Amino acid sequence: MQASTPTTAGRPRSDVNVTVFAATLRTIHELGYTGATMDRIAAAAGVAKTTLYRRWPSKGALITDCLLDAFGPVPLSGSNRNDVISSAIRWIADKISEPGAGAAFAGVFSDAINDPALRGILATRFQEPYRLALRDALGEPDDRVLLLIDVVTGTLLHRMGMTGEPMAEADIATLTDMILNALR
Amino acid sequence: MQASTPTTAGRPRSDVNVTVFAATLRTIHELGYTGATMDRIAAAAGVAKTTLYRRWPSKGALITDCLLDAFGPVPLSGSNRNDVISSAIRWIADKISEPGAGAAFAGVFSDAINDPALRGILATRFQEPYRLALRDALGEPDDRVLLLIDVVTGTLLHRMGMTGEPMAEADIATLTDMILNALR
DNA sequence: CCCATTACGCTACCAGTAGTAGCGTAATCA
DNA sequence: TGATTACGCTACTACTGGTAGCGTAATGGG
Repeated sequence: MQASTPTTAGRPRSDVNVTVFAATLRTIHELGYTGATMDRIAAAAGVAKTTLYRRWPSKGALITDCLLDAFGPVPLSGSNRNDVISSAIRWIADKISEPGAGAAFAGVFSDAINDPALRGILATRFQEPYRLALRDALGEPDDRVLLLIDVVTGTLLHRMGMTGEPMAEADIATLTDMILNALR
Repeated sequence: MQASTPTTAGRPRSDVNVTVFAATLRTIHELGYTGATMDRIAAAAGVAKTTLYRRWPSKGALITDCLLDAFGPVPLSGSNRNDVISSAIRWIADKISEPGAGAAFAGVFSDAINDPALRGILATRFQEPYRLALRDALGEPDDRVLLLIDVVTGTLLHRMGMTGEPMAEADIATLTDMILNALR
């Protein structure tokens, strides 16, 4: 019984996804989103560019998967609702602050604005799981959770984009208070 | 006494800036930010592409000026502080909702993330005037005003980018309440 | 052990984009 | 009239995301 791994025939894929993800974030960190071309990412990972396109349909898709791998599921720890929310905000702020992650996120987000296919990937694979997890954990209606995500992520990305640096601790605390008050 | 218009020699520039701005927003509205190439914008304005580059150093600079022209100064009307804030939020939400404006804003913003020159233009010519006007009108410290701008603009742009459509009225009201509570 | 199958690296290629150079010409002022 | 500046036009560069096709390397099954 190996239904989960259908044992495909032929040469198996080399196990380089983690290497590619690391190379992607590193390249973005060093050269920015637009400077991190697919050629350079492939070179940094020690892989042919065609291999990247055999696994991901586009640059945006690769970076979306890279962010999914880097972020993981949202931790919903905390005894009460306020703790859950504030720890989730702290978590995403930390993740966006990691080297390359903020620029990657902002870049793929901006590409998605005029690329419906990528917007679909981003909405389905990225936002949707977090939205559902938060909705179940918080018991808030859908539109409230969506607004929460817009406010937190939008604010963090806007600051990152305008200043080039992640948001300072004090501002994150203010933002958290603002949201806790609103959802009281 | 014509110190303000130094009467430069030679052929004067044709008065096409308003035409170019209109053509820019229209083209972005129809084709999106990336689809609105400089060639297409020039064609839509009935102008040579080289003329665009004689007046603006880059696509981002052109669109920044276009947005400045479309937005104008922030109206600081209202008898009390809450009125000022809520009307300012309503104003920027309306402006971002205008055809092409949201996509233009999000596009130039995203380009700026990895283009320090454009980020300087955007920060200096766009964010700075609004920041100063709001600071004087509200009497809040600098970091508070910056955070206010990040929250409002970031949220609106994130929604616009994720859904492709401007934020609904009810969510804008919720956002406004959240901010008024925080700045109480 | 051999063979179909799939993945890999490599090179070459395409289409499209921002931005530039240079030409002849048109409009303005002194 | 002449210097000066702007315009339209064509052609061009440099670069990017993405594709096609080749020979070759790993697998698993018969």
